[in-house]
Amino acid sequence: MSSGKRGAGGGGKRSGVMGMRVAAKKESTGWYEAATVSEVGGADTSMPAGEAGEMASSIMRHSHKLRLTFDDGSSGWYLERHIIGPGFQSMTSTSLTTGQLVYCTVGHKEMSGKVAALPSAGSELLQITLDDDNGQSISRKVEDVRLIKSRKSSRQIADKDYLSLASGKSDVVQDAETIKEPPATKPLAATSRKRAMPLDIVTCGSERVKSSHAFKPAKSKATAALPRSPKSLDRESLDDELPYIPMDDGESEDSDSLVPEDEDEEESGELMDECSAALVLMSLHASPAMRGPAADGLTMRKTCDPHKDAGFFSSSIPTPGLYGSSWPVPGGKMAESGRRRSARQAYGNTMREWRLASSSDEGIEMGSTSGSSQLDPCMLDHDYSLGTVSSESTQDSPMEPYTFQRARKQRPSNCNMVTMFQCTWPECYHMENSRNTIKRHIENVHFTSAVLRSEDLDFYYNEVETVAYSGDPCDSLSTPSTPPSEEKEMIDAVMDSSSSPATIDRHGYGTRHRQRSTMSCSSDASTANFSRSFKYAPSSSGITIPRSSKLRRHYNEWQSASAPQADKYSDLVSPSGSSSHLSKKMRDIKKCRKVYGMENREQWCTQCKWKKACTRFAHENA
DNA sequence: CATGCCGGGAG
DNA sequence: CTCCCGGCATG
Ligand SMILES: [Zn+2]
Repeated sequence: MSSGKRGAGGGGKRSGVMGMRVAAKKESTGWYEAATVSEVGGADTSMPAGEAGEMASSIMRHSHKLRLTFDDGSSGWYLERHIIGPGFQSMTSTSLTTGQLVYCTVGHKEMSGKVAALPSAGSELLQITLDDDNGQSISRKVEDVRLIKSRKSSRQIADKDYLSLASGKSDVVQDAETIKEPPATKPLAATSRKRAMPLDIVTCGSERVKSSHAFKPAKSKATAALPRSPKSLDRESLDDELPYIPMDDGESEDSDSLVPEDEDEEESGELMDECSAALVLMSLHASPAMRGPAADGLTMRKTCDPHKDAGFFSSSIPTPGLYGSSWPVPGGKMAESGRRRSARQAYGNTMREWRLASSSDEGIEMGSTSGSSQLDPCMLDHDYSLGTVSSESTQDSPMEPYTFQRARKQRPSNCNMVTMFQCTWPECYHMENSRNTIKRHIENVHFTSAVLRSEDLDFYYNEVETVAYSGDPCDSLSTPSTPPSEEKEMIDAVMDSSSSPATIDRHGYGTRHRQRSTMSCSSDASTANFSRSFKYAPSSSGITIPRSSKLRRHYNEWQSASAPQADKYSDLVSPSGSSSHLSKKMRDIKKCRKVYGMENREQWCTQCKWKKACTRFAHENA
């Protein structure tokens, strides 16, 4: 089955690249120019093209040629290895020359410019003279510039079934834990149905092995873990699927858990490089004044986002952790970690983009379009920052399968402020709509082993007031995930630095005062929110992500896996103390449902969604 | 109860 | 296949 999948996937890739927006060095001009893949050829090696690709080295097995049609109509054949773009080579593989037209994001806004100076021995930065009015010049890392204009990405997950789940749920802003598994209940039926042992237990010692059909477990396990996806197979597919991973998540041998786990502090701590540290520091300084910058960010977003289909609002400027800094932390230990956290958070913003573009999970439906799913962080990076826009037009531009179509933004008909809880764990911007769920998330995802008291958990999340846009009631529940980086910014913006855990009183739902960001008037806030909590039509899964359903799925998972985040609106829920009191052993077992919660069902692995054995954390629990 | 997920079944 | 879900087993 694997081969089949892979095979199919490969094929998909080939044809899947059609229409993709890429860039390649045009012979006639000697410059990289944006082009569209217009034809796919077979393997070949006699192709011209720039000398780029050297660096790409072994990462790729690009020996195929593709016909690229440049925007000016001309076209030519290029080896994949000479093509820059998502799924192809990254910016670092280019051989830029001065004068090259590039695009980069400056303050949330994409600007074009010409390369004024190439990275030299001294710095690896590229000097770019912006085409902008005052010919300002800036420096950027090669990987931070693009050769093609970015587009808005209207990636989003559709999430239909919340409707059914919410069954009649009316208002978003309404409250309550909302979702509840439908009904289905029934006394007992004397039929003793044997049940396979859960994967997780099977592996570790188990005392609950039922005698009857002791092999069943094996069988089910096989079905769940062995054949379909998993590791063995995906390991490799994964490897060649993520050629751009700039840094690996660590050594964990789990392919499934490319999920931003970062369970151990040490790990990620090391990941932080001086550069990001600097960023963090900067942000720390500005932190109190965060309002300013944040507000700017918002307004900017707003303005540079021309009414209808704003061009893009990408931000390559890593927005450092804005809120981590002002945390009143209890005790030295916390103080320390809090600090670290903020730093890492900032770092996370940067890395997140990369991760976003690289992680994938769920071995299961992988194998498919391997190549195509490689999103070049450099090219896309900020592009997918737009979950925000609704794109009911699943297909407007046949030419941009990959670059997501720009969707048109619509005025929300109603905005509502809702309180969300965001995980503050480094690099995790997971949002939950209830205190309980966020705690659960923290417990299950970040403190799997350690046993924390509920109050401890309070320090790992922030209350965020956000605007929920909802054209449709139930809809609000099904927020598609938003690009982490983007989302975080928004959140940061909306969230006032004033949220201090100190004011939190465990379980005191009402006690805590909601924070309303002072920096923006409701209009701003709502605008901001568009970008992060946009909704789509209920079941109109009209997304425009990947073309093949397979790829799309992969994309979704990959997306969610790369950042267990969710945007949900709804309100506080009832207590029901978090998942404490769970045989600890049980608590260690991670399952999508536990980790993401019912309200973020879209983030569950497919298996879980289908009510099948979870595969995402399968081996992790083992 | 809440979870996890097997077995079936529809599309 | 993919996607759903009834319903049973468990904690
Ligand atoms: Zn799962």
